[in-house]
Amino acid sequence: MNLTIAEENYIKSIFKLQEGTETVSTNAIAYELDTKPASVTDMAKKLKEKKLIDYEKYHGITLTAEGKKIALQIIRRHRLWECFLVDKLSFSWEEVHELAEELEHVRSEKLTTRLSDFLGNPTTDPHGDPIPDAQGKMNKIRSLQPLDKAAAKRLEVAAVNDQSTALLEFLNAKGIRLGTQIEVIERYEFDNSVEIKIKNQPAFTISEQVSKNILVRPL
Amino acid sequence: MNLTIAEENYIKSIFKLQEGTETVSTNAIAYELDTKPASVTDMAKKLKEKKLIDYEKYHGITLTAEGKKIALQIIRRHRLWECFLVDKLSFSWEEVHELAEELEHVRSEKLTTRLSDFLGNPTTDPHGDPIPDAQGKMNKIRSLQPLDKAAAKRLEVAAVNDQSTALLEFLNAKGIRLGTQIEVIERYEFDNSVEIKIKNQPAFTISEQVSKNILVRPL
DNA sequence: AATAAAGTTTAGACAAATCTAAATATTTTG
DNA sequence: CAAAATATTTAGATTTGTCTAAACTTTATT
Ligand SMILES: [Mn+2]
Ligand SMILES: [Mn+2]
Ligand SMILES: [Mn+2]
Ligand SMILES: [Mn+2]
Repeated sequence: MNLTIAEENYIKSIFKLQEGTETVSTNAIAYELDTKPASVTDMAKKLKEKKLIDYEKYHGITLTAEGKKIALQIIRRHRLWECFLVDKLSFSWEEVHELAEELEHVRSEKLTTRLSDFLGNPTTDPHGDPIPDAQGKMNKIRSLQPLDKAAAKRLEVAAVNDQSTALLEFLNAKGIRLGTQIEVIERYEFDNSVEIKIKNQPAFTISEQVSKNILVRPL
Repeated sequence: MNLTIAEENYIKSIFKLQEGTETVSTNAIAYELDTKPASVTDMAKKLKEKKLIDYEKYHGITLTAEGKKIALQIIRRHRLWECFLVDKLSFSWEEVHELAEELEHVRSEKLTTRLSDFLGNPTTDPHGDPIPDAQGKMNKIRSLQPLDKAAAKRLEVAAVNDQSTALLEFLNAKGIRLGTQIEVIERYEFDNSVEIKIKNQPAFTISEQVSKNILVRPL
């Protein structure tokens, strides 16, 4: 299957949007890829032709089994490159998404395998997201909850929901990274903000916007 | 300067073909890039518009100073990735050119700098070619001669002229790699073949085709 | 110097990926 | 359920990169 970079980006977005929902809408894909709905419709026809998606006019899009397999390969490459950039080249977690967005399109199974070996076959990327293995098997990390919904008082940061530089830089500034242990001091119902404390630091409050994007596991 | 991958590939080819010669011909570029002369003419107009080449209809192409600068950046990225693949991921020298052909197009100065640091700022790639530094300065591999023209009897392999898998696999089979020390036993005028000997191995003969692509320095 | 050969450019076409504006279908709402 | 709102598709352009075939220019040959 010979795919263009554009086709790969569509496949990846559809996979991402498909989590949970039945079918994915034209508008949702357009928003995700920062393009126009008309362009999505055009691409939908091409991907249907290549049997990578199921698509009926006006009735949404889903990946076929083949489409999912390809999506997982792209995600694997993306996340392995992110690991490489952080672990080997000392990039910080907010810098790597954009670069991985390009590196992920170098399609070579041998390269992917060797890169993974070189990195010690990591199972999560610098944002806490799971890395599919060579067979496309990916651990669902569903013992994770967003911080704004977590019940326990003592928690550990396991992943972030949002890769935006803005959020990640905010977390850097607050000293929050993967593995950071958090104690919930207080939850304010009024605006759903949370007062938290990190070891050796004064307590501070974070907004709902932030806390819903921090995925935690109870300690 | 925002360049497409196609534009970068043209710039790089023109740079390569420009060595020595005055101007580069449409046909030469077409052959190098495995495309058609008409396509080269089309691209020449675009690159002239962007002031990366000097070009007058029917009178050949040369890179401008800006064009050369960009070419050297691409070559730097290409050769650094080749080093990475060989030194860190254990690829062999005949496998890396194709992959580097794609990786070279990820344009990030920070990535390039960090990759270079990670590799110990190498000055030559796995084929013996010099790597331009961050300022675009590249050591001319002076004092290197093709084996078919070298005068001395005792020589060291310093680079290869041809990146083709066919040649590199042939050299692998014969135990010839960068740094290999060669003793010239005999030169046969009839077909310009050379009988050579490598330490701990029986002597063997290589054709002119091969020997002109092995660059050596006298020991 | 005239002609042949080789090299280069133009004209016109096509595929991929995108867009805007208009048309059409689906969904929501009073 | 009909009208309004929202979502989606189509029609028609545009940009980039490519091609073939024909025209043109330069160069080599007799
Ligand atoms: Mn991408
Ligand atoms: Mn990630
Ligand atoms: Mn390339
Ligand atoms: Mn090389």
